[in-house]
Amino acid sequence: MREELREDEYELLARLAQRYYVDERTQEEIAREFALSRPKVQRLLDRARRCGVVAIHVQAPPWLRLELESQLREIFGLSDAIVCSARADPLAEREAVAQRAARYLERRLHDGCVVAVSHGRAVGEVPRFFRPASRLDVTFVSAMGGSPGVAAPTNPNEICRALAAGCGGEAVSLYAPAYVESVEIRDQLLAQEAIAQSLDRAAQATVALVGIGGTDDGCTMVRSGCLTTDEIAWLRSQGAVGDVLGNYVDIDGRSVASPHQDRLLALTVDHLRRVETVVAVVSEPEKPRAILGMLRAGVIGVLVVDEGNARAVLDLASHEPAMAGRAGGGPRPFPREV
Amino acid sequence: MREELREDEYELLARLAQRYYVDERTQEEIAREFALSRPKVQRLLDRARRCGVVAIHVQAPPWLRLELESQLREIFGLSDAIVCSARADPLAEREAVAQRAARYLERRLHDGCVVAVSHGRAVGEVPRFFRPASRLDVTFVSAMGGSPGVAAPTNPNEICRALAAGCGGEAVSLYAPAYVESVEIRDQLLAQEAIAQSLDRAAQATVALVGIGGTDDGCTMVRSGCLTTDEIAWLRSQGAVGDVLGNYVDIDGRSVASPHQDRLLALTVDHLRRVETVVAVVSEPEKPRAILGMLRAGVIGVLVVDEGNARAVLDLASHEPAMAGRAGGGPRPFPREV
DNA sequence: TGCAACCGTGAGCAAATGCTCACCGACGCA
DNA sequence: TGCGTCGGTGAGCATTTGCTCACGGTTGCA
Repeated sequence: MREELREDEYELLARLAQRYYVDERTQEEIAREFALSRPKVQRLLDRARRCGVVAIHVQAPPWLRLELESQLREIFGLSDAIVCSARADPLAEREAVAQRAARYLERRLHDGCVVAVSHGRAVGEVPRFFRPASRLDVTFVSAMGGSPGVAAPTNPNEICRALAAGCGGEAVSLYAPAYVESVEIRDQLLAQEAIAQSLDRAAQATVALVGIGGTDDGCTMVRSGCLTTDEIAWLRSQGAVGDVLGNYVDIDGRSVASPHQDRLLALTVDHLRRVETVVAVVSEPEKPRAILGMLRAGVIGVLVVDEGNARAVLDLASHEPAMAGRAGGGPRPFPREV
Repeated sequence: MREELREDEYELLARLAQRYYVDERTQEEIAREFALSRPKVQRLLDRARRCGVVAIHVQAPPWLRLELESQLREIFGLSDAIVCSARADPLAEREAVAQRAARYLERRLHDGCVVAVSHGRAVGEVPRFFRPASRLDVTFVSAMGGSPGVAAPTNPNEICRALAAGCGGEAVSLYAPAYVESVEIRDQLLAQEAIAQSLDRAAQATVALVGIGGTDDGCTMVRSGCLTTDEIAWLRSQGAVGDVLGNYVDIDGRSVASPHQDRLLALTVDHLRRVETVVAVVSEPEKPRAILGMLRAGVIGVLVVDEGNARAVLDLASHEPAMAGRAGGGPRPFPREV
């Protein structure tokens, strides 16, 4: 990499680099000037960069964490990562994350897009900041039923409505609970035309906006009544670290079957895999293991996250390398195929 | 140029620049990522550079004066300029300049080249450092006759011989004095086959290696007996500031007819103009006005010079802008055409 | 001294880049 | 309200760049 240079080599590289980067000559002009072949000039310029003779520095605004973002992208193969700089106030931090997610959607969405939306506290904040410059003909569809046990603004239907209002688009609600008592009832509901259609729309989305849940006793799935504390404890014992839309994974990204799996009305991991861009929005602290598991599951395409979680995830990943066997098959609580 | 940026613009530019320059994505990938058109990405990257969001710094070795070189190139339209950092010892400085000139020749010359060579103290030092890696089939031809009054190593014939020895090439001497008593004698000499042939070869050179003379009483032309102190004083009174091969110019680069003009055996300015690359080597202090005049005359293609002169020339040029009317025609002491 | 492996080289091609141009929509002015 | 102007936009093309590959020269080893 950063091999040593003799004095005259150093001089030549510096001269070439000066001519190319500062004086903006073409490689061919420089080749003629220095009586070298063009490919050789190219190789020398490469070397100049590798050896640090040319330093390209991006003077980023102080609030950006481009380095962290690059690492996340690289390590987990994300198509994008957005890290919000840390703030003292957790509420302000969640707002900041939601705002960046909103900005991302504004530039990502265009007329005709269909967006599947999950529940979640951070996701629930996104609509407040979602104000595209011009009207967008976008359809927001619930990717999960509603839960009476959680505050209205974190319910998918409500989030869809608010997002649609923000851009002049359409909201498609899923008129069903997130969770029912038995498999039979779930199947009856899925047989309903309105419900089946909504879930179908969601499954065909090109973008999904999801939160990542944890496995502590106060996680959203417990608070919303989908799971009992016993059930979440059992999931923890199975190695589960987090979920998206009720689909639990362990720290290595492998699916973990949950007791309520086939009583949920939500998109499955397999549905999500078919979605072009799955945007995960997370800001609560104590989520790094959940995030790491989901990232390893390979479902997430874009991660919008606070600085603390980002650092913690990268730190975890470097200390706990993923095991060989990854995600793959696993149970499919929502059996409809697209 | 360095327009102001809004916060979010700044962020976008920094993100793009990071992706492009640090992560080495293509503009097209970035365009897709950010949902922009490729040309727009390009324009934004341009802006990022203009606004200093990306800083490309060439970490040049401390002994290089790339900035001065660029300025010389730009202002005087040189194809190259090489500036040697200042040294306390004038002798060491001259050697350094000669060494850089030798390096330049080593990379510029290739088999089949013909090099016309003038007299001069700095030029005379070049052969000592001229050691191409491999044998070069190059012909060195005197561009001027010899003068018994000056030390052998600064006579063109001797320089040619030494250069040829350095690379295994050929030396073509001009067996004539630089200067004769009358026009008639000059014409008689020019009628000699040997002399005419040599000068013809010199006129057809692709490279010329010349010194730049001054107009003080101790200049080479006076020391070599070509001019008397009265004559040089008269030239000064006519505005002459310096010469190449006895062709004098004023500070604006216009030719100044000299009393000995048609008694010299040397290439004229018009001959030099037809040479592809005229390399001037100068190191003596007190030469800036001479250099400035010759640069403005537009004869020089490559200037190898010490730092002091380089700075002084640039300084002079910025304080004494050239006048409208430039060089051009003027008298032609050596009437043979190529 | 001969042979083989290797580094460095330049030709040629495919991709990326910079640039020109015609167009569109916003804004200002009548 | 209509018209003209102007900044910004993306299509298309010419140029520049990066890369692959086959070759030659040199070096190390037998």
